[in-house]
Amino acid sequence: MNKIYNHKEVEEKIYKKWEDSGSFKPEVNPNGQPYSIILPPPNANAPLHFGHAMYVVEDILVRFRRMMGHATLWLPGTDHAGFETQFVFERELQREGKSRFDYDREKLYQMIWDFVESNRGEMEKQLKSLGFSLDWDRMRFTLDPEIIKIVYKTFKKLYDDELIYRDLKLINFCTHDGTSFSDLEVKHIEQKDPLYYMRYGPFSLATVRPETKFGDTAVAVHPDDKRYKKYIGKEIEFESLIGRVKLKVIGDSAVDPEFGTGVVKVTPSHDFNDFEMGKRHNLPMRQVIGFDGRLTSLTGKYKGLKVAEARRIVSEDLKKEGLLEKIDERYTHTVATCYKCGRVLEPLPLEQWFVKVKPLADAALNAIKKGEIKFIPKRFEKTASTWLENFHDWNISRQLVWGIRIPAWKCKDCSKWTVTEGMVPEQCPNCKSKELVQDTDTFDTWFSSGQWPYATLLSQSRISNFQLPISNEDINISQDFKKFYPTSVMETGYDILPWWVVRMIMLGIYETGKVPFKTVYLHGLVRDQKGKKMSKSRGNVINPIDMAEKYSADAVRMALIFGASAGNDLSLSEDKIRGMRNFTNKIWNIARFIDLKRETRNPKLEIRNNLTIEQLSNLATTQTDKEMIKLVEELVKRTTKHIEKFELNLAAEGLYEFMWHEFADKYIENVKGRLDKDSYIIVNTLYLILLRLLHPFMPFITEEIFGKFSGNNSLLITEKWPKAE
RNA sequence: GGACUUGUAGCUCAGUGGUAGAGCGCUUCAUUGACAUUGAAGAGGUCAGAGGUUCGAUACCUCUCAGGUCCACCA
Repeated sequence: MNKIYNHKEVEEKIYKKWEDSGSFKPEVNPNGQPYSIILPPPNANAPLHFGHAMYVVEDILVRFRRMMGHATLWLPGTDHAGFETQFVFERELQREGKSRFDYDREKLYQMIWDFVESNRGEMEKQLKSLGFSLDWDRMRFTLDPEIIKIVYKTFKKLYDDELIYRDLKLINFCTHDGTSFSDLEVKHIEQKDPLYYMRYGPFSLATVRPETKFGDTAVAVHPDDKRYKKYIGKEIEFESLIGRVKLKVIGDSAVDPEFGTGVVKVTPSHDFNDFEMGKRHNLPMRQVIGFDGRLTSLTGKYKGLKVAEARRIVSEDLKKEGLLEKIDERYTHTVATCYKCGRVLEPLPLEQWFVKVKPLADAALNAIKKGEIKFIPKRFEKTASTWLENFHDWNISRQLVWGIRIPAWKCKDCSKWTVTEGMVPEQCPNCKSKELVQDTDTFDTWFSSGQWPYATLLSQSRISNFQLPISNEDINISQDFKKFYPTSVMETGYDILPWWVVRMIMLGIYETGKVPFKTVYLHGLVRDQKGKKMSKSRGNVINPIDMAEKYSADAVRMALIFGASAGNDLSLSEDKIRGMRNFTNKIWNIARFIDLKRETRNPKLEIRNNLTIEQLSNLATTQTDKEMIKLVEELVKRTTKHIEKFELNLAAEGLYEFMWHEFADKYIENVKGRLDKDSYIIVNTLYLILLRLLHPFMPFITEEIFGKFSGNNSLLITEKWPKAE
């Protein structure tokens, strides 16, 4: 054996051995109790970062269960990540001086498809290089035809149950990226903007958005406001920038008499409060900002101006006309921005498909309350519940081409919508017209990924081309679904709890009647050595794959687990990874010691595997040996308990400490001078037990050494987990 | 405005109702056969502050101070 462990000669070879032997498949333990984890699907187009490397938590759980004899499934997949991917792709286009408007829908979709396709292999390679024992034959992509069919089926079912409706509401719209969002994608930031006090007939009123004044359809005051009570119900008339205006004065308790002058202009098309007020008072809508972010023809000479310019020009014109009384320059408030491009979002009126969340959320809450889902750490149970209690209806329409197109058709003649499970309807069920046009929108990515646990398992049914609609028999045929649903654990970062975890619970219960997973384990975010968030702009990003190449995958894995408790952010440094690399070398050199002794002794010593603790105890003659056996026995118990309780950091720390400072520093030193046939067997057997315990954490090096020692072709990955009697 | 969360050795963090741990760093010494990607010894912390519960608190409760994150329709 080499003096130093060389992971580069080992990792690829070992991974291939595992894969070729079918060890990643649940079928290696055909009679075991099922244990399943669905991999949170990474974006198909993006390279892996350290967040993805945290999947090591899942690999540890899965390897542990496999050694425990469970029929263990870890199912890989990738996400088309609608908006994220289209956003990245458009930036690529921009670099070439092009934009999405240069292509038609089909062409653009194909181009993004090719773009994603060209990146997908890379991601798979990276996951493998970290040693993840995923069953690649069961790999799924959110745009696989089988998955799409299931997503359609869910949509139709929700629609039939009246849990999906189409409505004209104000939605948050990014005029740059050209799509609407759900509430979750909106990032609120605090900002300083001028507050303009404008003259409106007899009133003065304050607003940050003078450019929307052309969309006003009323003026509102508080119903009890003595100053203005007499105006309520009356109409005011005054000269504005584009002619004479007549506005109704309404009384509405949403108006805060303390703010500004206590008078508000009401613009139902461009403000959420005003929209609600408009509904209460039956006010007309006047859309003065278009989806391109420019003022519409309702604004007269201001038509075509972008919002920011319009604000400047309108306020200047108001000033010229003497309609601007003052400007408060120190006004701060929060504005809604696009979480992706950072631009201010426009509330715009648009018809969209919405999920009626309340019934789904109530069912999810109920399941959580009943303890059907366990959260680790526990505090996230409250977080999830709070989200479920406060969800607004979920806008699932996106004005993107990259995604699953919504299976809804509008009749040109009677305007009624027809929703199907994906088939093109032949005629309008309402008026029999054949003129039907499909909605151009696609689903919010989270609508499909929210169905991931059951969709991935159902789609494993071996009927290759089931027809639409999917029958319940087809679904029943999926052995994987029967066997592995609900899955055992969902492991992901706490940052996507509301986006993903909560929605999986809602949709999972709705579609299958069962929770999608029994335990949710939420890991923290990986930060740099100073605890700062890793980001490209900070330049502090460490690439897990580079680190694995430099220090071994095992070292990277161990560094991610060691000292990192569930739900808390973890700060990672190259020093830490190097420290773990040193540990791999320590493990290696214990093996080397054992190996050298065997070779140099005459007669040659013998390496034994599969002796029980009890058999070992019978061999032991010295006190030290006896104590060591006892200590290992305790370590087995401790480690097992820690992993079962998801305390992976404690398990890892215990193993590290024991292997290095007990086994190597003390025991090996002690035994060095007195090795005989029996004590040698004790040393190597204990060592092999330690290798088993370490295997889930550091699979490559332990497998490599096990291969050298075990003599036959058995693999550590499917060896039995040591049991303390 | 609300919710959650953190404050433990120089740095990054574990941990526990019984007078504190790890990794990295630091000091001194050792070392030609398992390993310098090493070993031995060591320095270093009134576990943010105040009060309470307790025989006993760093750990449980309350408050204060200081960070962080997320949510929130105030024009």
